[in-house]
Amino acid sequence: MDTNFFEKVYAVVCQIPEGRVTAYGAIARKIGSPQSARMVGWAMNAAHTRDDVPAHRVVNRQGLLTGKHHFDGINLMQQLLENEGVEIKNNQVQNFDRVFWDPNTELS
DNA sequence: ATTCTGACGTGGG
DNA sequence: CCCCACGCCAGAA
Repeated sequence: MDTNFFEKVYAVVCQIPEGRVTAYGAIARKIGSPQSARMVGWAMNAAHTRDDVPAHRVVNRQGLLTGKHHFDGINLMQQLLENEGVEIKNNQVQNFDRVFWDPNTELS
C-alpha cells in the first residue's frame, strides 16, 4: 500500500488507455522488476479496493482474465472490459494482440 | 520472527 | 507438447 512498488504499479495501470489491456509481466518490466509479475498481481489485489486503478484492464500474458474471481462478481471484470470495447470469450481477451498495451513500448 | 501463499512469467525436463 | 520448479516481493496467519 504505502510501498513505492504499489505506487509504480498503480501509475502504470492508471495510464492504460480505455479499451486496451496489459499484462502483469509487462507492468513488472516497466517498473523495473520483470520477474516480479506476481507482485503486480498482488498489488492489483490491494488496488481492487481503489477506484482509481482499473485492475480489470490487467490480464495475464495469455490474455486470460485470471483475476476475475477477485472482483465483486465473476462477470464484473469481463463486463467492464466489454463495456470498453474489449471482446472477451471464455475468460479470454479476443484480438489480444490488437488490444494489448505495452507500457514499455506505448508509454516509453 | 518464521512460514506460506498469491490476479505471473520463464525456463527446463 | 505437457508438466514441474524457480524467482520475485509483500502482506497475512
